[in-house]
Amino acid sequence: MFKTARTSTITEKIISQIRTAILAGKLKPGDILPPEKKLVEQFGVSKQTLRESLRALEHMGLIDVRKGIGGGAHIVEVDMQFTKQSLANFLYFKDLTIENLSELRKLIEPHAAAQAAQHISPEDLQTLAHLNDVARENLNKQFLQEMSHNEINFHRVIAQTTENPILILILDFVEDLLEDFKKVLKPDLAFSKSVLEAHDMIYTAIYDGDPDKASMEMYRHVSDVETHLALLKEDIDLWQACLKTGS
Amino acid sequence: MFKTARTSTITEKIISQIRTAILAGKLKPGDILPPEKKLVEQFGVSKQTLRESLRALEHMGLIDVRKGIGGGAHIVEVDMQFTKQSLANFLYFKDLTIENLSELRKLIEPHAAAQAAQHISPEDLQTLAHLNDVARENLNKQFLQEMSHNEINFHRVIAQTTENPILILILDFVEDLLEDFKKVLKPDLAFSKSVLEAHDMIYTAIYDGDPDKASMEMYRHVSDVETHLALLKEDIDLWQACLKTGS
DNA sequence: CATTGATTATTGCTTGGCATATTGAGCGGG
DNA sequence: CCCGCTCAATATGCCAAGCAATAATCAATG
Repeated sequence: MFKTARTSTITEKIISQIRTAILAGKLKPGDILPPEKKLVEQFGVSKQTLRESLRALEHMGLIDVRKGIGGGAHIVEVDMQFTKQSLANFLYFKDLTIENLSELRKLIEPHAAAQAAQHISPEDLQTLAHLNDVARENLNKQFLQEMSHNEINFHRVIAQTTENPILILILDFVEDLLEDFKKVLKPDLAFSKSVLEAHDMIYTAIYDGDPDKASMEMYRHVSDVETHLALLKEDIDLWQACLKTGS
Repeated sequence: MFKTARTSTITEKIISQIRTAILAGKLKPGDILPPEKKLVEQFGVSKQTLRESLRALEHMGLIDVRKGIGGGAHIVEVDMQFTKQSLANFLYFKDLTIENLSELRKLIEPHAAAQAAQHISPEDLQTLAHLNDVARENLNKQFLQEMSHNEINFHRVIAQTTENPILILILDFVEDLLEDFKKVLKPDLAFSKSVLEAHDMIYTAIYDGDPDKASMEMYRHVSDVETHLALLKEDIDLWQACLKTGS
């Protein structure tokens, strides 16, 4: 029962060393690694090998390599974008359906709405109100494209109120998928109108500090969206829409 | 409101081209890219530039570069391991707590258990029974280390029954974190015993095809684990345990 | 038939060097 | 004093050519 002997290349060793140093706290965001020249000496490897390692770490989001006089490999906090792209890469091969997405939303979003009803900050509450106001204007002007982005942000703000990083990440990613999905399905004006009404109901419940009502309205809203999108097109390849996510 | 002008390097362009080709379906798992030499010609770049690109794609999990005569860059389905590592990298900077983890578990795991009660296959049901039998033996022999891994797998099998890729991924990752967490906290024998009892209750509910009971028992179980682990150590740095996750 | 050894295709790694971008300092003019 | 311009220093981006290590194939041999 041996582990699959990882191809123990020099490149991998360097990647592993630096990643471990970061995750062990020896390297913190803001720190800068020595320039290529020095690193080549320290590791005792060639420039190409070192650069391959840095490039890999860069695409993991762990470092940010800049040119010029203040440049070099800067340790940075991993941006959510990298993780979302990784999720997209993985799920691309899995034939994700709108039902899969909605199943997850129905589990998490109502809870997030309930949390918002209890803990939302005045600023976030105002943001929600503003989003709905803008949505109302866009609806009158029939700016359907802007509508979609606006609708997604409403959910994003609510997710933030949970202050749970992993939950926020998941919802953010799910909303991304949903937005791309809408770009393909192009829901009509009636749909946007019903979404706005639902968002108003949810907002009111949050404003009133009524978690049960917020949760219930959110669940109904997510279910409605699922039904509507599924009707619009049942068997579309969800991923045709998501190509641009990471590019 | 312009996007941060991406550093448009040749390396990035090659990465983007290949990734897009994969996500557009032009390159499928099993396909093999031409050897370095040919690719260098086709793209009209140097070997170093090309290799940096391939290395990045490799660490995204999109290709698998092998040496030797049948070697080259093989297109592969992204392994879950890569995505979980990316999640780990991201969350490392977020001070994730046991409560954060449990909040998510309490939302998803009861639902998964209910699904299992309704749709589980005979094979998976047998696997669950077997896991609990093994757990009973390990408990008698006081093999606490094995216990932990066993307990985690019980949840993994239940997650599989949802047949929802995104849900499976999330639960798999959460269980990973939990397992690493347990390695540090080293729960005692009494804890393992209570876990086994809970798992037996859940198994029975699934066996009986009672989704409500399965859901309820799972919720209680997850809550109990949260309480116990939180008591064991409230303020441990969760991430000290998770360094090995990706190395 | 199994096992060993040669062959060959392909990546892994090294050395060396030129091109290009970014920052910051110095300088001149308003 | 402040603003903008130029220029040099620094660091990565990219290129070229070749040797080393590895893995699959096939032939020879016990």
